Amino acid sequence: MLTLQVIKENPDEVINRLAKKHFDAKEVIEKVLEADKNRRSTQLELDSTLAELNGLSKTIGQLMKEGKKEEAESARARVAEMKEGVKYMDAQMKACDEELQALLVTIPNLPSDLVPEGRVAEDNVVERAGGEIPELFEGAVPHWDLAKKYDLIDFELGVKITGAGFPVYKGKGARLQRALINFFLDNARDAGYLEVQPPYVVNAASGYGTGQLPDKEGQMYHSTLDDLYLIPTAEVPVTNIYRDVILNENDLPIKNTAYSACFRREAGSYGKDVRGLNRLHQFDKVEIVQIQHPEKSYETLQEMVAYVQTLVDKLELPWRILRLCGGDMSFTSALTFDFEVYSAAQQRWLEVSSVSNFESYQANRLKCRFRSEDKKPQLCHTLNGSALALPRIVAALLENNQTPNGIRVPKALVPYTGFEMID
RNA sequence: GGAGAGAUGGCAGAGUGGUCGAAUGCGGCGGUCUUGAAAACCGUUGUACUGCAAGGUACCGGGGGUUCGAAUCCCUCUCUCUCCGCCA
Repeated sequence: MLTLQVIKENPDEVINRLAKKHFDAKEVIEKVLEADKNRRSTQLELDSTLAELNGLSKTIGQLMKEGKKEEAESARARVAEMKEGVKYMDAQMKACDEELQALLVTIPNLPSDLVPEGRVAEDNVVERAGGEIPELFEGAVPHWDLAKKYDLIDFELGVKITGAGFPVYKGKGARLQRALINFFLDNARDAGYLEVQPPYVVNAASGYGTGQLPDKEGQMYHSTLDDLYLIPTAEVPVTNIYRDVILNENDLPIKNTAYSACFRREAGSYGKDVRGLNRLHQFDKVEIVQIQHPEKSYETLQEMVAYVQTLVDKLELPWRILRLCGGDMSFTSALTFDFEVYSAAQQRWLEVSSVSNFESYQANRLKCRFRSEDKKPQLCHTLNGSALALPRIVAALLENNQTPNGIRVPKALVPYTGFEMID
């Protein structure tokens, strides 16, 4: 969430910048400023009352020691009176804090100046593109047909065991998954990321820390008995490693990578756009996360985008990078680049990665700070990206590399799969 | 699942009702000494809110209570450890 400081220092600028996200912040900002004013005046009153109370308590102790019982008794009576007020102010203070918090979490992150104007996906700007869109032979088919033909992925079996969106990978299909995961992790490690293996289930505090809670509760699977959530991305547990942490300035940047299964409820989506591997409730992804000094975070964002580009290049996939417009970017992001690969048989671009700079928006919730030279802790910037999400990569790989005699595995992946063809 | 013990500052660890934001040691930072380093010695070393400032307030796992006053007493929750059981 945004810091109070930013809102207080320049409320009009906040309102103007949020307009790019098509978010009308005028009313909520007013409420925030009002709530903050209330909180401060309440605290002022409460603190001075408590100070007096503390002083009186000390006096009473002193009087008792000196045997001045009567004076002690009258002081005691005064304290008893004051405590009523304290109780009331305490409750008021709590209410103020809660109100302020509730308001702040409804305000999205400020979009960076680099974010293009726009309302919908079509307004996103193509940053650059690479690779070659293959010409498929007559009779080429979408990946769901290929999956069946070569017995790689069984969607119906998943329905039987769990439900729609939980496919069963088999044989070379399963091995391809494992190969891609290792390929992505090895590349990330070579790029300087520390590999971590986080829990796939998190508590509410972690969900809150990265912003899934409270508003996006419905997107996560929730184990009500234990009040735990299945992670929608490894970003959640990995970023929460740094919750309530004060880092040393020279520890930055922190670079972590993690593979995890990801679970998303994604209720209410149907049709051909979600067919096959296009949208699943459970899928595999390797995530990269960086925690960086505020002055260097945009440099780092470029570095991360460049890194993801090397992955799609190595996989010989046709790709393009989109700079998301204000209307299409996420609530928490300041600047996002999406990667898409071209799925030749579906004849459409598929999103396979989203790389974002959250600036201090996440860090503020997480209380992830670093200590600068003058010893004053300040908020870090956090960034993350998929590197990469498997299902749509697999869809593109299968479709783009199909031949009448089988599906070719890209060279870079062969050491990981142990086979060159799926046939 | 059963029984017991515990949770204090970056770490270790004292503190069982007031003078405790908290001894001491280690670590960190600054300095003296040294050609340099080590050792020794001296000083310093939590976070947040609030205030122009001086300062004030809160925090000893979380929440609640007793008391004029709680790290300290009581209740409750969470977590950790030990033993037993079960188990990949």
